[in-house]
Amino acid sequence: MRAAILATAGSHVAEHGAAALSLRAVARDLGMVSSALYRYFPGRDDLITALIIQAYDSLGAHTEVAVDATLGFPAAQRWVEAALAIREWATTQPHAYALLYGTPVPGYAAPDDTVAPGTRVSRALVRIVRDASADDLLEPPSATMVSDGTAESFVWLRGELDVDVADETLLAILLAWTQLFGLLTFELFGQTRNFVHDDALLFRDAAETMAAGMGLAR
Amino acid sequence: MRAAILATAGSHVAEHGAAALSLRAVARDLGMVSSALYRYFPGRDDLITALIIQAYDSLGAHTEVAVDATLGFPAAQRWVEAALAIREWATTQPHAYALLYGTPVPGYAAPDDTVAPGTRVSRALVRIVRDASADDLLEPPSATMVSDGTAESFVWLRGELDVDVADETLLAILLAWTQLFGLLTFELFGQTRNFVHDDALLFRDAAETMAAGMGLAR
DNA sequence: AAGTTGAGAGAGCATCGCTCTTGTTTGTGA
DNA sequence: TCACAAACAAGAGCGATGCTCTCTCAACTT
Repeated sequence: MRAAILATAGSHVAEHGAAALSLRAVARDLGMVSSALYRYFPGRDDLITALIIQAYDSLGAHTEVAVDATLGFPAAQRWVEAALAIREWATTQPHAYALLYGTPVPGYAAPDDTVAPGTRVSRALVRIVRDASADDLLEPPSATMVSDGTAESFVWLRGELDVDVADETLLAILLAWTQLFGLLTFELFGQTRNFVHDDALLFRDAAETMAAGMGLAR
Repeated sequence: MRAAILATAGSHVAEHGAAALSLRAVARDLGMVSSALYRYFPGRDDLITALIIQAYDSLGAHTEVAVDATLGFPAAQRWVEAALAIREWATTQPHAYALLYGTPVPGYAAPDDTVAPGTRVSRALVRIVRDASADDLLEPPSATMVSDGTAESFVWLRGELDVDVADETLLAILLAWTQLFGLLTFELFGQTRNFVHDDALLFRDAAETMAAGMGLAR
């Protein structure tokens, strides 16, 4: 039953966005009455939380597949493929992407349950760098500027992500990460429409540049 | 009257976010009845549009001040200052930032009125590069990868932004632009909380790196 | 003084999330 | 087999929401 509710709620989100998700509409679709849903979900927020986790896992798995499928490829190419996979996932289900990376739902604080699934994508991306580092195919980036304070916080982050790379590389990873999702968010939310004609093309160039910025071998 | 409505609506957004903006609540604050507001705004969407334009103009002006105030400074420093100004604006009014760069309000399509004010920030940032280019203080970036297709679309963009720079620089500008707002969005929407301890510090390092990536002289 | 205009008030419609009570179904232990 | 408890769904209702419609009333114009 929970699964059925989640499924129709998911398709509602896919169609109209999470903010427009209505418990009553979901219930109607299931041939039930809205109050019946409260037996399975304490409230609308919990339904949304479940949907968020579902979406994070979907995106995470999708990314992991792309990363795994390119094992042995040049690191730069792996990064580009992974980036394209993420973009593909996002553009085919923009509302789910907005649910994850858009404005947090008002009055809603994402509980800690969403944290672990949320880091899955990032960890998959980091694996590319880790593999490249293990194979000694990682050039130290030149353009990054790591301050002392940032370097300090990197001690913890290096352990958290399990990548034994230089501070400059770690910063480059963070920047590529925000770059990737920043560009995607801009595209999906319409910010690029005034400046960019072909988003797909720009995205690929951007991904290539990120790979170079991190020092991934081509 | 329109101004009074906009003012209290703006403070409501600042407090609870745009999605939670209620016409009735705004009317209550003004000692009126909700239906009275419809004399001044055709509907909720139009009120939001007005607020968006207001916010874009506020952020645009704020950025322009920062860019103008650093005239004559090294280009890299100007960029960092402008970036910090944008971050300051965003962190002091996160809901307004979310209104501009977050998930578009469901069922709401931003009308063309918002386009011009929306590009103000970007144009202010571009001015830094244009000035550097005019003073011949712009090194061609090495890390960017411009494909043929992207290069083609840059012909138009170069005219639109009025910057006569190399393709590689133009791409670097676009990337820095999305990088800047991508990082900010991640910070404000809570995506960095699992990886980053000090967002302000990272942001500064990121801004420095962007400046280097665009070839801005230090 | 009469007519016109604009602004606000009020009632009402459909919808929302959520709660509480009531009725029904189902499964299980004696 | 029977009885009881737990699970489930329905329905009414509360306080909200955006929005429409009609009505009143004051001010301004002619």
